[in-house]
Amino acid sequence: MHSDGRKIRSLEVAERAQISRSTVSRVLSGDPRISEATRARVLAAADELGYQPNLIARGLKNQSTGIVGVVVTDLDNSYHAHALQLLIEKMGEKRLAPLVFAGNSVEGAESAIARLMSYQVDAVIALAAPFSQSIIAACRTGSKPLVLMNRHEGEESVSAVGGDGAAAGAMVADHLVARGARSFAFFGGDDSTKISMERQTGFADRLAAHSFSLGTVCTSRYSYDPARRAAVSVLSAAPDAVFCANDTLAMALADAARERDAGPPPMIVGYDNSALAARPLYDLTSVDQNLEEMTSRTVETALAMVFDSQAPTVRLTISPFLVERGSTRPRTS
Amino acid sequence: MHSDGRKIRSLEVAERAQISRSTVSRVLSGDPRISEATRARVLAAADELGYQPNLIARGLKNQSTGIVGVVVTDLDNSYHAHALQLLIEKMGEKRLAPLVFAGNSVEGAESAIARLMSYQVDAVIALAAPFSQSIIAACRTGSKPLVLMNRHEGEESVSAVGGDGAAAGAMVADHLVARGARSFAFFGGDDSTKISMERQTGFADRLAAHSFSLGTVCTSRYSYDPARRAAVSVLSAAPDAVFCANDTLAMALADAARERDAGPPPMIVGYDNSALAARPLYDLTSVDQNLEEMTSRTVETALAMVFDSQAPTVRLTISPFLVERGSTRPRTS
DNA sequence: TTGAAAGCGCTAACAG
DNA sequence: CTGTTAGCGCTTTCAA
Repeated sequence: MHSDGRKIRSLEVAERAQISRSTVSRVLSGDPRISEATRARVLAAADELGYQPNLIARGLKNQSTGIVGVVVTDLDNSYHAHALQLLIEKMGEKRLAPLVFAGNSVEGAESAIARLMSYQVDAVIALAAPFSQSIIAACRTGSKPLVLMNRHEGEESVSAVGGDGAAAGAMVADHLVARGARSFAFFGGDDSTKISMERQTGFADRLAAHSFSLGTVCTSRYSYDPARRAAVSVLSAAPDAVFCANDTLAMALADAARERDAGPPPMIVGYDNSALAARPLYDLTSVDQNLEEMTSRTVETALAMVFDSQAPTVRLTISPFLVERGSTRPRTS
Repeated sequence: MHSDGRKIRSLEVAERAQISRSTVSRVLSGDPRISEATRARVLAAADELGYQPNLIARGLKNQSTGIVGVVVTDLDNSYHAHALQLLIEKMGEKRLAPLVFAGNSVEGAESAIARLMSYQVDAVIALAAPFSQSIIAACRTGSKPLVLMNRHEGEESVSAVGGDGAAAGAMVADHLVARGARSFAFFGGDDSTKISMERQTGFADRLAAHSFSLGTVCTSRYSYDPARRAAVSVLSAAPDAVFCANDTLAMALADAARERDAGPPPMIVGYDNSALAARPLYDLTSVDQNLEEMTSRTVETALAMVFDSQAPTVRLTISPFLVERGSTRPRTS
């Protein structure tokens, strides 16, 4: 192992193996028409020198860098943080390198995208809520494959992997009815996208099928403090059960109910099955979006589009499942 | 704006501005010895064509990519997630591109580092607890500048930006004594690094200066469930106040105390001032590490080492501050 | 089965 | 003040 700072180039390997640079390249790319003897010599030489190909040079030559841009907002939201973590892991397995940008503002997002393009990313994965339109536009002009995760922007021209909010809403309705609830509320988020709305209508429709109707519908930003304030109006209607578009909303509601301390709290269902939901204090029934699966498919989709840039756009829907916990235990009031 | 997928190269700009490629390059790099007239022509042409320089090609030529590797573990920990978010933002401001790897296992970390090297990153920032040694070794052989954030591995040869755990411990001791506590416990983490220990000794030493001594010392992994179990032994000693190495530990302790419901809970101080600590339910006094500052300095350090690879290694210590909340309100028992 | 040569898009001597 | 030329490290025709 060379301890001097010098980087080993393919030329060094070639010399040591008494062979040309082209052959080194061919061996490393697994070209079949290379004699076993030389292949072994090259591999040995590369190994002894600790050769690591320069992926920047390769990228320039191949017009393909193996870098994928990832645009994300609001890593303070543990759901986003977890999604990013999984994406990064899956990309590593597929030998893709994630160049990550956290677009806080719109201008930030615009320039972030521009920089991604400058780095010749092979594709872009976006799990950023507010700026999808800019991203879509930028990827179109740059003709880079784009995969939206958990957003459906309506655009048919771009691939998207998302959850099935309507199905989740239906599952929740079934569950709550089975648990004996008779009056229902929905506590939604302020999505610019229609994610929250999809969950709500799925919920309302299935309730209707059970001959119940959705009562109070309340909306809040997704962060805790506003949600806590909005929670009081949800509670004032005293529903048997509340379906929340998000675990943060659900926890704010649970806390508000605990504080009010007026009679038994409603049954509460959250969304995302975050780590906090499982804590005994909340013990919150929650919809799990199956992020594991969702991120896998997202990365696979991106990879497919890298390999074949003519690959058709893909729309995948991942089935959520319900994790039942104490917050929807039948009341013995 | 060209809507055909074709990428604009500097040659196109040169032709449109009736000038050579070199001049285009010079204009874009702000070379002063260019006539105003041509500068304007070039800028106009570049703008009209929507030219974005190919940073991969530039990186190859310049032997400097503007890419910085970021190694992180456990994004499920909101502290890490927030740190990453801030790092990414600050790097963006400095026009650095973060290539992020989440090293889950040691092997993962090893190969992640190798890939970072292959991408010719200009520097590496690590906020990964367990694998610092591999990372240090890899960066040394690759002779890449490395900045450790919030780790002190003892190694003098590598730059590090960290918090002052001892000072924080002292502040907490002062605060708790002032609030009337007379018996004290420490609820620590299982750091392989000595971070938790530093906080503890800072705490114990200052207590001693006040003629108090640290009683129970208990240790747990940093995640909630183990902490919740360990919390009972902390509580069994019935201390007036407990300093926790982490907000997760502190919340587990608070929950355990709430559940026990035997007399008033101890005063509790956490560490990291996470978003959860501020929720009314916990209302947790906590040490704020000043991540804003810490991440800024980390990025600045990395940038300095990129500009001047002979820059001396740096060791910076960021002063924490205490955010006082209800969990240390004087008891009126 | 292998080597020679060209070129990815950019920048930086070195000339003029 | 600007153009010509060479070359970063790699891959890949094209020839042998």
